[in-house]
Amino acid sequence: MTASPDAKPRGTRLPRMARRRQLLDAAQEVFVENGYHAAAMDEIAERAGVSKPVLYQHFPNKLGLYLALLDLHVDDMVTRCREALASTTDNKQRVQAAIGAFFDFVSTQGEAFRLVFESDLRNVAPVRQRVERSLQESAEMISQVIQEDTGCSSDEAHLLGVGLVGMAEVSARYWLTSDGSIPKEAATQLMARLAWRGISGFPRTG
Amino acid sequence: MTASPDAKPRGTRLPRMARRRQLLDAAQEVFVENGYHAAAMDEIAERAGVSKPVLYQHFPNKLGLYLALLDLHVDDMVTRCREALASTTDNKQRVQAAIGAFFDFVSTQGEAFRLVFESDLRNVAPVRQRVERSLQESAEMISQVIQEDTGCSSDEAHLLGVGLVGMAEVSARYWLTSDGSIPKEAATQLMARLAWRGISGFPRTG
DNA sequence: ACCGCACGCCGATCTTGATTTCCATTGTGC
DNA sequence: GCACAATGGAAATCAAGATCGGCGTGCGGT
Repeated sequence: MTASPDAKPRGTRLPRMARRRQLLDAAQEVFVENGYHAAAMDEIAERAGVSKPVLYQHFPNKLGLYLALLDLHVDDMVTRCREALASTTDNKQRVQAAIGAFFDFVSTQGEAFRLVFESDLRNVAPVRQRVERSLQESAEMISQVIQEDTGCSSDEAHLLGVGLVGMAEVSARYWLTSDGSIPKEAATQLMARLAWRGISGFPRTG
Repeated sequence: MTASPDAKPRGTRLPRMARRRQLLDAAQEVFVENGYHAAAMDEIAERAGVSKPVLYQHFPNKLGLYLALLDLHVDDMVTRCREALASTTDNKQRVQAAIGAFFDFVSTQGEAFRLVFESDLRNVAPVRQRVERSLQESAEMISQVIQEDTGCSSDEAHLLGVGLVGMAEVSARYWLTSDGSIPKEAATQLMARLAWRGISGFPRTG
């Protein structure tokens, strides 16, 4: 059940970086399961097999710990999206790849996507900023492609980009909960077809 | 700034239902501004011009107050969506109307949509249940239409429905933040066209 | 192989902030 | 004029984040 099978040798001494990594893993488990507010520093420490003060020797406070984790996964998401769009120059393929990036992201071990897509701290400025960055940057990249392909105005392309990212995000999350009823490949292609048909008919369709 | 202009006649006696309504208004303001956790019962009471015990005579606790408010707006959202789909039998018009429902909903006074779309309590069971209901029911209605129109399987239609709802929700929220750059009508039609083109080309497009 | 140092670790505690409740007071309808 | 209900200020309660001083272990120098 725990990320590291070496659960609680509550006496082992670890080099600093190894310990830090272990703390991040434990924190991710707890934050993902309970969200930020319901997560207790006590439990994170216990899950990592250390005491609370150790936690505070590695991170300034609960928010700092959360942000470190959040940055990791926001970067991950944005990178996946960027690489998907760069993986080909055929725009139809690009749509397919980008949608796939979202489905891959939510499939990632530990359901870490919840930190980015379902954070219960969006009201706190630094968190909101990071979460919106993941949406904005993905949408920005996509809107670039849309502008080239359709000749929309910048504002319109941005709105479309945001909408498509939202579609991908929400459908990927839903697909994950109904696991088994539709294989990932099929789901990805289904949504990609929806998106592509929607975009491609744009420049002069009434 | 306050919802009720009659701000603080801190001595007026109100009939029970009027008082309750006033408390709900005040609570909505505070919950929307700060989210659930950062909202203080103190401030809600003060904003309504009463003292805390009064609040607890109308609602069992903070969560109960929040749920009462949430139910109101979840019902509102689902109803708007249902009425949009029932407003016509032409599926293209239906898409337009449904997307419009989301844009209308986020334009509602007080940005109350944040309670449904950006709740920081999704990890609490009764809240999660209600929030997901708004997504599920909207998506269910839409997937019905999609099934009739395209002959997709039920699973596929559901996934598409969820994706479209996600698209509408996220794009509507984004449109609201960038207020002014695109008029609501234009934004709605833009997203509706994207959705409609996407769906309509479905049954036999490879 | 031995000694001393430095560092990572722990149990117990402090502090803060928010929800929830209690009692004296004030104003109201009969 | 009187009983009653509602109100307000203040206090009890509680959970969780953050901290303090000492302990034990592994490592580098001799």
